[in-house]
Amino acid sequence: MNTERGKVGRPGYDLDAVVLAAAQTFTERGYDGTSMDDLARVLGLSKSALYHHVSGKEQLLQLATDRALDGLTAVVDEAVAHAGPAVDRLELLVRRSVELLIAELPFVTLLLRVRGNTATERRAIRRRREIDHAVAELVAKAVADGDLRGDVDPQLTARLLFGMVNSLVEWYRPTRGSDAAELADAVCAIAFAGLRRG
Amino acid sequence: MNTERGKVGRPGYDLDAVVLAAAQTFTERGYDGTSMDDLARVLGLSKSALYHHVSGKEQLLQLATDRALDGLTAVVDEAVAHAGPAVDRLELLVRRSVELLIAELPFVTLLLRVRGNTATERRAIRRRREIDHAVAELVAKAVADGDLRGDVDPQLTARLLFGMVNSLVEWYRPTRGSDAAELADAVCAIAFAGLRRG
DNA sequence: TTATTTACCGACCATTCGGTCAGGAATCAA
DNA sequence: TTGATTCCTGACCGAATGGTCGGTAAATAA
Repeated sequence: MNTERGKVGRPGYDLDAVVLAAAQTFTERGYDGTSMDDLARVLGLSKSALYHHVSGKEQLLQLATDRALDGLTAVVDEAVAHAGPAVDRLELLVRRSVELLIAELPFVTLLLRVRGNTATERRAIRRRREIDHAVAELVAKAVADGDLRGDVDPQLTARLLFGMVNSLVEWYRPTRGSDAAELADAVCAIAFAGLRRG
Repeated sequence: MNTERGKVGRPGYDLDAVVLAAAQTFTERGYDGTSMDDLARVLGLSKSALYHHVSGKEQLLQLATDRALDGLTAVVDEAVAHAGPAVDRLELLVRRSVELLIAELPFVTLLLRVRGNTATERRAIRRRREIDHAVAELVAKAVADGDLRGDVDPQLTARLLFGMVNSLVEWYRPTRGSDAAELADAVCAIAFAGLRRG
């Protein structure tokens, strides 16, 4: 809800709150499985009031996925631009990805479930592919440096690594106290050093 | 299509072909995003003809997810019942899971995307949870044996491991020649020994 | 030929869907 | 009080949805 003082008209929801609720509901019931009326009920207002905030269902999806994509892009850019060997940059990327996943859980979850039915979804998938490509390049560099195992195709390595990272959205639920760093540690340990006892 | 000779009535589709097409289409466009009319068009027949084969949309989902769940249950049962230390049984489980994922790709993919909107979906999720529980137990045993790293919670380890395995459905597409064993090798190598150069 | 079995079709139905519209209600500034 | 601004509602629309029904087409068996 938007309860800020100093604004002019009748108080009510602000766009961010609507987009957040949309992302959460889309994630729970699926985009196609969520009607605008469902969404309105979740927010406690009428369907037509929803259309006062947003131009349509697809725009809600756009706003939500863009938020996830902007976050991911920033994380990748930071890691790529970082100093030091590629392995270290990759580990930083994994850490930051875990943190982002947790910080922006509803948005990233929604992004990872997008299938390509509408133009908006296809646009999101295209942006995701660019990100995946940058990640694969970083992995390839680390392999070329001789820091990562060379017996597996770098593209495959990248996919499996981030398959593991992204799978967090399937079960992670926020708890009191920030355990993001702890979780990132566990992911990095298992991914880079392996499951087997050292 | 069912083109078997020696059958009585008019030739046409058989149930398995319909369920396969349903699983593929549900996976591509999503369950809610696929109408019975879409599905009929994919099969090249009318919607009402579809209802001659199945009682409804939900039954199609049930048949498809059950096929995946039956396969997964068999794989887990085999691994759990196998002789030898828990780590080896876990590695066998990962191998067999990768093979099953590839062999039954449309069905497993669909299962992994089920969200719990309908009674059928919730039933599938319940069965999946039982499977996940058995997997977590196997991981815990391997940790207790001292064969897997003990600095990460076994439940978390199991989730990350199978998060990686299950992520195959996001990108794997069948090619000529069976590369299932090769892929299983790569997954096991990365998962158990880690990304870093030995 | 005819009966039987199986597969299919077109027309139809109630409901739900995304979206529109004309107007009412709550706030602040003057 | 009045006007401007913002937020919200209920009634409505055409299209699509899951599902039904009465009848037809193609095959085998007699």
